Amino acid sequence: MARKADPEKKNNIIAAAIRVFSQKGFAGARIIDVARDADIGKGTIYEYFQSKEDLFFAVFQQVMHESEISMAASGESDNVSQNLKSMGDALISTWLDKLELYSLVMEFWSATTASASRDRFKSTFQAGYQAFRQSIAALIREGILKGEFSPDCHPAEVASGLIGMWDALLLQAWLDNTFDALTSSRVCLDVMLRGLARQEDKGS
Amino acid sequence: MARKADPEKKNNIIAAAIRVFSQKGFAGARIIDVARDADIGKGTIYEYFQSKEDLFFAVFQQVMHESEISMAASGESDNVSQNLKSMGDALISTWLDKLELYSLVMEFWSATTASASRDRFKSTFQAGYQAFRQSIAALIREGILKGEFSPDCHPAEVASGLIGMWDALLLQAWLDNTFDALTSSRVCLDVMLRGLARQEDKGS
Amino acid sequence: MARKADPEKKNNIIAAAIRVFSQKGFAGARIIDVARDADIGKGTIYEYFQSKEDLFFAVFQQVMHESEISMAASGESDNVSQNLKSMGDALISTWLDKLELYSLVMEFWSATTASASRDRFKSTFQAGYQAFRQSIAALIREGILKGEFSPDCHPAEVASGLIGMWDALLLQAWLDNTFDALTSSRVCLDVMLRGLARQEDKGS
Amino acid sequence: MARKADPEKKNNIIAAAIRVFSQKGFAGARIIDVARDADIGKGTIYEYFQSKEDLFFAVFQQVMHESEISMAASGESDNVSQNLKSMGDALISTWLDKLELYSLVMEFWSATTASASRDRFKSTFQAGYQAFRQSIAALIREGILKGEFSPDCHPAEVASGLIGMWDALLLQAWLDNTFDALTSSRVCLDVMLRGLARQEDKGS
DNA sequence: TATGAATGAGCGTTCATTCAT
DNA sequence: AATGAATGAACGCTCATTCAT
Repeated sequence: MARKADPEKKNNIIAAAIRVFSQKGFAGARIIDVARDADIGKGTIYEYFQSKEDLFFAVFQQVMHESEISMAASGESDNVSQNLKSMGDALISTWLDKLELYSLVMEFWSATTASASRDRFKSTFQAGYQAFRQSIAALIREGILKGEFSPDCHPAEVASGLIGMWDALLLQAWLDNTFDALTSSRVCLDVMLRGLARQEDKGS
Repeated sequence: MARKADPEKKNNIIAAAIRVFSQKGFAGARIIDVARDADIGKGTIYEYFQSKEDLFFAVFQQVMHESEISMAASGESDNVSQNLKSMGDALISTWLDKLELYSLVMEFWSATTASASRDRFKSTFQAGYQAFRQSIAALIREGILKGEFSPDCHPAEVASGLIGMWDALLLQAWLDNTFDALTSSRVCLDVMLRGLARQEDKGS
Repeated sequence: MARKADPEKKNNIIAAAIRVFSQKGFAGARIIDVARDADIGKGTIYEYFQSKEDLFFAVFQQVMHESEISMAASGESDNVSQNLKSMGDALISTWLDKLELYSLVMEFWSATTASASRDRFKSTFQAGYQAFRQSIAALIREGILKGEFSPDCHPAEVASGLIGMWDALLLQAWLDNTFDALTSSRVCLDVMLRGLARQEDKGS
Repeated sequence: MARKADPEKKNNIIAAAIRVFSQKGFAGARIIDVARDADIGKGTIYEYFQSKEDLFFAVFQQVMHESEISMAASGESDNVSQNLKSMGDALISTWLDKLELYSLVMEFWSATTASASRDRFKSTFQAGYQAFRQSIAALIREGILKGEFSPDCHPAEVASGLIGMWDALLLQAWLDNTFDALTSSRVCLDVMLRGLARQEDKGS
């Protein structure tokens, strides 16, 4: 009943749950499915997680965490535009490599509405996006300071929009596996970077 | 003759279902909840819909349909940038007015993964987005022809990114009701329009 | 609500119910199925019958009644063995002609156990068989008086056995449509008649 | 290790189901009734049987099986007539002892028409009767060889009739508990045996 | 009189969770 | 610690019956 400590076994269960939930969704997945995938007994899951929802939340945290790690890894040059391009490419590439997990993201959003513990999901989501947005906004501010970007850019708003763009291109790739998300993300980012760039005479 | 079938009744049920599903999600909503909200008997729902999933799909179609209508209504000036701004404002404003329904969108995405009739959802989603993207891409092409936008813009890719940006800003507003999605969308669109604009000398 | 008098319409409903119940059984048949087969509205059935069970009982009575009629019609020679053969042939032939209705008989027996109004079914069944048995027993007694049959025959018991034999041969034909019930019934009846016959010296 | 699966539990459930189905019929019995009678939880039944129909079929097989066992047990003298008498007595006595289960037989016949898995019932019924008929027919052939019976007997047909007679006498006993099925079966069998016997001069 | 839209009691089945082993 | 047999709350769906028209 109490949470067991063995972290390896716990991670095995989470790994199995990631597979099962991404294929069947939260509602469609049964605990027995996860147990079978993890090659353990049904009751054992309850030694490590209080409930199905708890397990799902652990999956959520794990997936969010992995995303953050892969983002943080993207190298830092001293050219901000270059850094944004690297980050975008890293984000898109990483997710394209495991696109079959993208359905989990939708399950998480759904949980944000429907789950009994929706608040947990909601605040974790917010915190994750918040951190991501702030790091992007910080980059943009850095670009302004360095004179790459126009001083009247709106770092926070643009960061939101940029991240949303990336999200949405992945979503489209997931819906339509012929869609080339990487190229699209590069093109769109180029447009935004041009829009952000310090210019002699601005139109619009 | 029997009690006449109220042609509005089907819509009443859908309206009730929109309310209930948006609050509790698909899995969390019970048929009896919808029936009570619609102030009818449980069995009556099955006179109009084959199953809970069928009802949910009807809700999906209805919400998608309403979105399209509200988009189509946005006026047409002969300035493309202006038109894009109008469309963006219309989209964001319409959804902000009914933000409590935004959770439905997440349920729909979830259904695209997990529902037994996921293909129905998936293809309807794709068709809807496809149409939206094409109308945005057409506008961009028009802007190129009119000399507003640079000839080397990528209409299809940019349309995808732009729509994704809008989606994501709404998502953020839904997660965080202090977020000003309208302002952010305007700022981001300005950046993109500037990036798209025909320019004397292009950097980046 | 009250039973309507129009006997033609009532018979139409019964005829439809015979078809539907024989195909789907009592539990498997829905009132709407009967209504559609009778080409009337669902509510109309309730103008003529109090309930589904009531309708089923009417079907039961009708089928029992038709059986009796077809039996009574079998001609009467003054040779008792001949009469028994005629009756057997008539019974078997009549039922073979409408063997698709034989499943109704099983439904009736089932109703004798399981129906809420099992007593009605049970006593009607008993009465019908009783009458049939008595008429066969009377024939046998006539045969004894006429010297065709041995005086120590047991008319009542033999009548029961004979009728059971006929029933069972029909049942077998229904289970296995390659089974020749008519020939078998003739062969068996011959054996019984030989067993009943007045004999000089009896063995066994 | 988890609670061990009691190997008797499946049989306990079947025993409870025999009681419940024989009293209420298939349609009238609820799973919860069986569970309560077996003194277990409702869900436990579904650990052992896929569905209500599956449970019913298991009951069917069990009852058929028990019948066959009680038949096979009837001793074998070297006098065929004697053997037939023993078998008849055994069959009738066994069933009279558990006449309250006879209603199950009617439910089975009904299932042969109406059940979703009617074919399973039908073919099992046919196989069981087939085997029974063949053993009776074999006995009759043996009687012919031994000179007990007339060479122009029709073993297959007579076997069908004889079994039908027994069935029908049990049915009558079930309908009318004052009916003496054992005596009747003996009388009828005597008549048939006399009809089968090798005779000097045959009439009819 | 005839109808069929509306109803809700009722039941089969699932599956998260428990706990004896 | 690990298990899986047992459990029963929960819910989707059916369909006999009613009654307004």
